Amino acid sequence: MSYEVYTPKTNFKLRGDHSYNLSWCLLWWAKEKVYEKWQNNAKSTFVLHDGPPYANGAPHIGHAVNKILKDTINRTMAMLGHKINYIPGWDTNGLPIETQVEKEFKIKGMKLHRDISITEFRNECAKFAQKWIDIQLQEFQKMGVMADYKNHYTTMSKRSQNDILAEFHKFVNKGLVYRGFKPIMWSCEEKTSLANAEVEYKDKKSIAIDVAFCITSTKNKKLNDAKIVIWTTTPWTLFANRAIAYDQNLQYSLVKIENQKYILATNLIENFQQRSEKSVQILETFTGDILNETICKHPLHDLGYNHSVPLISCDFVTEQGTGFIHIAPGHGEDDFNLGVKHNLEITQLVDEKGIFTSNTPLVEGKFVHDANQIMINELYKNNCILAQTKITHSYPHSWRSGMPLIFRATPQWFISVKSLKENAYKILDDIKWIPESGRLKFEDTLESKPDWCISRQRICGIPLGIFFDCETNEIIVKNDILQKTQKYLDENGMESWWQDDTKHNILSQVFEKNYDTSNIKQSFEILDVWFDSGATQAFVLQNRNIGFPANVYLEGMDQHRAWFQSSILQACMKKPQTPCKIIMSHGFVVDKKGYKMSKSQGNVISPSEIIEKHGPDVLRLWVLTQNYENNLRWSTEQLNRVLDMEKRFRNTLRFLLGNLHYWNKKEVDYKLMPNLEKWILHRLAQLNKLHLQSLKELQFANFIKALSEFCSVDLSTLYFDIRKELLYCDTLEKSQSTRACLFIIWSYLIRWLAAFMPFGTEEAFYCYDQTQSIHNLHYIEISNEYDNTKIESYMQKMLDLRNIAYQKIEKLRQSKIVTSTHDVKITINSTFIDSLNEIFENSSTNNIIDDNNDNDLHLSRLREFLIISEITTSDDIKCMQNMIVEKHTGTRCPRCKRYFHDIKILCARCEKNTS
RNA sequence: GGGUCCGUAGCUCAGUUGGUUAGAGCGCAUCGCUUAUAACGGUGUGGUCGUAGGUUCGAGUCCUACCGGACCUACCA
Repeated sequence: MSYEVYTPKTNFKLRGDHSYNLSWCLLWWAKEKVYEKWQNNAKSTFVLHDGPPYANGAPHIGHAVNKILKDTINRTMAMLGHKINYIPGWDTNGLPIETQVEKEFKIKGMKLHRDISITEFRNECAKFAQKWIDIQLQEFQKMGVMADYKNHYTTMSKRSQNDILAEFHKFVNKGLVYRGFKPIMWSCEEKTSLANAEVEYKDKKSIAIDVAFCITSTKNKKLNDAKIVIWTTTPWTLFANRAIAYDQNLQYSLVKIENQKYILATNLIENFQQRSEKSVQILETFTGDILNETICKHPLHDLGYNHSVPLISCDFVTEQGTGFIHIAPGHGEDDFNLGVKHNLEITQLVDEKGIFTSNTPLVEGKFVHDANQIMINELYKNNCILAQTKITHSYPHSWRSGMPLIFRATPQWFISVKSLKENAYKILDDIKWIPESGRLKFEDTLESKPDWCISRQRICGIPLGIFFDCETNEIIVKNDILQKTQKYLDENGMESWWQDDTKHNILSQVFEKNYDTSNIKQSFEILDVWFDSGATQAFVLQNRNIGFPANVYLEGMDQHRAWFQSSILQACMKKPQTPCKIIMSHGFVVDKKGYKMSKSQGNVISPSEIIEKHGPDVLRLWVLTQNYENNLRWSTEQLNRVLDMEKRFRNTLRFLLGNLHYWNKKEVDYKLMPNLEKWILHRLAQLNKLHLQSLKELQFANFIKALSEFCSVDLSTLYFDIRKELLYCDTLEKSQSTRACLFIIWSYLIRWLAAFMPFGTEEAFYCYDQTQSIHNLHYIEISNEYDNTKIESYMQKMLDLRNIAYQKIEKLRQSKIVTSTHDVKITINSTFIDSLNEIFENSSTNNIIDDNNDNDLHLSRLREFLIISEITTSDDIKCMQNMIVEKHTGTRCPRCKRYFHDIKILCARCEKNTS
C-alpha cells in the first residue's frame, strides 16, 4: 500500500536528450537575444579580443579549448553585470589557403595567369576561406560560444584589407620599412619566403660528406701542403662556398691520413675516424689562431669555381663535424652575417624555384637537391671526399607542402623593429601575464627578434601597395602617394593592384606628365599574414570602437612568439602602448600518456564527435576542470570522470527543482532558520569566496571541483539526505522554510554553473521559469549573515557524533541485525543533553519535525541529523563513545519508515499528515 | 643542442615560509535502501610524492644530475 508523500516532481531529466537540447538552446538564445541583452548590462564593457583562428579546416580540439575558455570568461563577466563585446574573427589570407586552392585548380588542369586571372584566384581563396568560416562558426556555436557573430571580422573583408594596408603604410611613413637582402627560409615548392610560423622541423635523411680544401697560402710553413676538412649535410651549397670558418681558440691538429696531411679539430678526430674508417696519425697540435690569414682554393677550382676561399674565425663552431665550417653567405644566417662582416660575395646562384642560374658551371638549370649528387661526383673525381655518411637530422620543411626548405638570399621588405622593441619593453609591466612565465617566453622571443620580413611572393593577401625606385630601393612617399594608393584600392578593389593600368593610374596622380617613371617599380608582394592578424588591435579594437586596450587576450601558449608578438609590436609603432591588460595562455591537448595529438599517431579526438556523443557541456567541463596553464589530457578515464560530474550537477539541480515544486515561494528570514540550514548557507558563502577568487585568476577548475564536492558531500550525503524526511513526510506547511532554503541554494548553484554548462543549466532553468534565459541573470551577492564561521564548530561536533554512531551502525549492519539507519535506536547519557544544548545554541525552532516520542527538542534534532528512528537518554552510559546503538524493537511506519512502539497502521504523525 | 614549463593514489587536483603516520572528490570494491530509483546511503581499497644523489635533526617541499612529456628556439654547416 502506498501513502501520499511529497517526493520530488519535475520534468528535468537526469540524462537529457543533449542533441535535442543543443538545438533548442541555440534557438532559445537567439529568440531571447541573450547576447544582445548583455549590452544592456550596467557595468563597464568587458572586451576579450579574439585572436583569429585560420580558416582552412574544421575546428580541432585546440580551437575548442580556446573558445570554451574565452566563452566561460565572457559568460562569467556578463553575469557579473558587465557589457560584453566579443567579436569573433578569422585569419583568411596566406599560404595554406592559397596552396589548397592551387591544388584544386591543378586537379582541373588549370594554371594561374593562363586559365585564371589573379582576381578569379583571389575570389576562389575567399570562397574557400568563407566555407571554413561558416563551418567553424557553426561548430563554435555548438560549443556554446556566445558572440557577436553577425559582426565577426576577417582579414579578407574589404574594410579590413583597407585598414590593414593603411596600418602598414603608417610604418612606411614612419620610415620603418626598408628593402633588404637577406638569406631567408625559402620554399622552392611554393616559390616564396616563409614566416617562422610556417616552418615545420621534421627529421630528414641527408648525405653528409667530409670535404678537403687545399691550402694555397699560409703564413705558417708547416701548413703548406696540408688540407682543411669541412663537413656538410648540404653538398649543393658548396657551389656557393666563399669561405671556411674556424674557432681561433679551439685546439686543432695536423694529422696524416694515407700520406696526406690534413687539419682537424683535435677533439673531433675520433668522430672523424669512425665516419671515415681511416686511420689518423696526429702529427702536431696547436690552437686555431695559427690558421689566421690562411687561404684555400675551392675543390672545384678547375671547373669554374676559381675564387679563393679564405679562413675566417668565428664563434659558432660546434661539437659536430670537423671544427671547420663551410661558409655559403647566400644560404645561411650565420654565413650571411660572417660574409657581410668580411665583405664576402653574397651569392645569388639559385632562383625562386630552387634552380641554379646561368652563372653556375656544372649545375646550371639543375634543382638544388639534385645538385647534391653532382657535387659529390665531382668531388670524388677530384679526390676531395674523405667520408660519406648518412645522417638523420631535424631540418626545416614547409608547413604546407611538407617539402624541405632552403636558405636563399633574396630582396625582401623588412620592418625595422628596433624602436618597436624599445617601446614594447616599456609596457611589459603594464600587462598581467597568466601564467607569469608567459612574460618570460614573450621577452625571450622579443629579445631575439630580428627585423621583420613582411613581404611574401604570393597573391592571397594584402598587397604592400608601394612603389619604389629600383636603383636606390627607396619607397616613393612624395605627394601623398600612399594615401592616394589606399584611396585607389578602396575605390577599385584590392585586386585592382594587379591590373595593368594601376601603376599608370596612381603614378599619374603623383608625378607630372612628362616625369620619367621607368625607374619606379611596383611591388607585387603581399603582406605577411602575421601583420594582418597583428593589426586586429587597430582595425577591430580601435577603428570599430570596440574598446582599446582590450581586457584580455587569451590564446595557446605558442602565440607568445606569434600573435601576441605581432600585436604588441604593431601597437608600439608610435609610442609604448599595450593592446591588452591581461595576456593569458593555455596549453595543448595531449593524449592519455601525455603525448601530443597527431594524425599519424592516430590519437586525435574531434570536438564535434564529443559534442555529438556526449553533448557540449561535457566537452566544456573537461576543458574547465583541468589546469589549463599546462597540457590538457584526454583519456576515456577523464571522459568518464566528466560524465559523472555532469550527472552529479544535473541530479542536484533535479532534486532541487523537484522539491521546489511544492514551495509556496515565500522567503524565510535567516534568523529563523535551524542550524543545519545556516550551515548550508555558510557553505554557499565559502563557495562564493572561491568563485570571486577564480575570477581574479581566470582559473575555474578549483571552483568547479568545489561545486562538485558541495553537491556530493554537503548536499547529497548530508543536507538532502537529512531533510528528506521533512520534505517528503511532514506537512507542506512545515517544510516551507526548508524549501525556501532549497531555493536559495538553487539560485546560487544554477547561476554559478551557467557559465560552465550553459546548455544543461538552461534546460533546468526552463523547468523553473519559462520567461527568461538563465544567461541573462546576474550573480547574487552573498548576504553577510551567511558567512557564519561559528556554525562550523556546530557542524564539526554533529559530524563527530555522526561518525561515532555510524561506525556502530555499520557493525550492526554487517551482523545483519539492521539494514538501514531507520532501524536504529540510540541511547546516550542524559548529561549529554547539556552539550547538545551548547551545540544547538541559537538554533531556531523553525520547521522541526513533529517528534511525538521525543519531548526534547535538541534530542529530536540529533535524531533527525542521524536519520534514525529514536534517540533516548539513560544515566547508565558514561560517555558518548559508549552510546548504545541497537535495533529498534517497535514496528515500522510504512509511510515515514521510522519505528515506533505504539503504532496502528501509520505512526501518529503520518496519521495526522495524511488525514 | 638551447630556453620555459610540467611530473603527488586509476582520474582530476590540494599540500602554507622544509616539521607528526602525505589529503580531498570522483572512480573502483563491497554492503544496504527500494519514498531523488538507469538515482540514493554506509563501509572499505588506492601513493617508494618521475629516478638517483646531496643539504638538513628532519625533504613531496631546497640544491644537483638524470628520465619522461609539452611548447618555443636552432639549417648539427
